[in-house]
Amino acid sequence: MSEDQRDLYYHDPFNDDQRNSETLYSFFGPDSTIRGDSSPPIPQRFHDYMGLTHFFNGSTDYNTPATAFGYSSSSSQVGFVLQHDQKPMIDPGNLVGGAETIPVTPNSSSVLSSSTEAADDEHELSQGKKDNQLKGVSEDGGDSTNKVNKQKKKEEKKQREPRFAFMTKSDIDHLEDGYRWRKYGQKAVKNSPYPRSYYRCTTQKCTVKKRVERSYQDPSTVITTYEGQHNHHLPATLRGNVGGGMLYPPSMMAAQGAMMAGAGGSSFPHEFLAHMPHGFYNSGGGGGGGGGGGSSTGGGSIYQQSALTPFQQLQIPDYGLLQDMVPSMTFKQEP
DNA sequence: CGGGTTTGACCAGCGC
DNA sequence: GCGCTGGTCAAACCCG
Repeated sequence: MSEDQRDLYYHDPFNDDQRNSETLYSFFGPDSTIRGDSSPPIPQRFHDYMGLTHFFNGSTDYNTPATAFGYSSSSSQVGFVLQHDQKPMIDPGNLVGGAETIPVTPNSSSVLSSSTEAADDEHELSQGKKDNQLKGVSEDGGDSTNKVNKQKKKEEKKQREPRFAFMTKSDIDHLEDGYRWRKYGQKAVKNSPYPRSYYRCTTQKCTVKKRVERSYQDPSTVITTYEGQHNHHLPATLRGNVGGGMLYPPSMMAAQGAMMAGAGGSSFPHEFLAHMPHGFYNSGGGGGGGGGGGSSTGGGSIYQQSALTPFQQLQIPDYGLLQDMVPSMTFKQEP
């Protein structure tokens, strides 16, 4: 990898707020090699992407990235995973400009793994935090226990939830993805005029969170970062579409089913798919979504659909690691 | 009235 | 130790 490319990795599109790293996934076509340039829009990529659906559908064991990524469809190749402490980066300048939706994710080793466990950890963690907060106010707990808690927390902190980030060209901030979210916070983002919103899955016992912010470099780009994995199916009742399967074609619903069938289930593929520009899976959405009519977030109907290029810029920071995690894949490294 | 949003306050982690 | 920043809480508010 060239030095320049490496640099790209360390440019944080999330305003340097990722204290723990995020893994970057990308998926590309059969003849794709890892590329450092931004390729022109290729319609074929849409099919590549559908290949991705099969990719996810093809494996029922989503507990390890290696297995999950081990499935190699004939029409798609898998991108890469970054290591825990690596800063997974995409160059906003390149990416944002061309790509419509780019998946980015963190926390390599636990990606697609034991969702419920991770969720529980997170739950515990926040619970502990909450408890501490309460203690601080109401009760003066023992010092020793506090220390122990701190240490425990530190350890827990290290293995955080897997995160998946997407950059999506959209006019609306909160994209409909099939799940129900409750906003629990909003913060001004450093160096950005756009605030970051914090959402939490409203499903009981589901601790999945997501952050939504707008790229300050390209205001038309929304960066959505998911943290954790859903431990439940799509909500049955969702404003307008999703639950009934309108948002996803049968194949995708099948994929979702297969994923959920796995122990613990993994939401990543769903999230991922759900964030694809609607042209991917919601053909003729205009008519279908008619019933919902200008509902709240609009289900993302304002997506730009012209010249969609889901994945344009792919950069691999560590091919060795990649190869380790995706043994069945062949990765080409640019000189 | 239930569920979602807004918003100010608080806490923890990190860098200096 | 201090200040900054991200993340979360929770009361108040809004809306269907």
